[in-house]
Amino acid sequence: MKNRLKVLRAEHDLTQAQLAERLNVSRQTINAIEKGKFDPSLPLAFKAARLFKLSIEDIFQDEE
Amino acid sequence: MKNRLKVLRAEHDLTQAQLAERLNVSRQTINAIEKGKFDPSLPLAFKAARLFKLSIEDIFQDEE
DNA sequence: ACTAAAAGTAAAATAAACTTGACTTTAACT
DNA sequence: AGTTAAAGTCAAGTTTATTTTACTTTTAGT
Repeated sequence: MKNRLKVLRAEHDLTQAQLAERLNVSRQTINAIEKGKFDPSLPLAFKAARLFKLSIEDIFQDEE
Repeated sequence: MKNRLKVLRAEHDLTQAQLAERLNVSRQTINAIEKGKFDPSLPLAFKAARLFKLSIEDIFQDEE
């Protein structure tokens, strides 16, 4: 699962810590997701989509 | 998190077991998701979206 | 070069998703 | 009424997401 979080953060001028705070998760969770260590839960993906006003598919891309 | 799996199954004439098989999860997982016991993982949500040719948002709805 | 903020990483613990196996209930059919 | 497929449920176990704490590395500024 790839994602555009890093770019979206840059566009919105947010640090990992700030994004984490907005999404109510830990900074390490954001880092791990950006680094591809694991996938976010569906609720977290929805929160990110809502925050950036994008669809989940715009942010996260399946790689099958 | 609500979802339209039951209706989509009906539209496609699939049992929980058949849907489970198509998505490579157990029948109990489909049942639990339909019953709202837990949310699917993001990868599973993507698989369902691909199968039904819908967006994740079309199948699963956040309730915040 | 020094500093500070940000990012990266890792281990241990908890929570949530998912499996397996087994059993009960519901719906439909004959 | 008896049978069967599908749906519902539950407990115990495994895997994956997430937290917390803590430390290291990178980046940018002075």
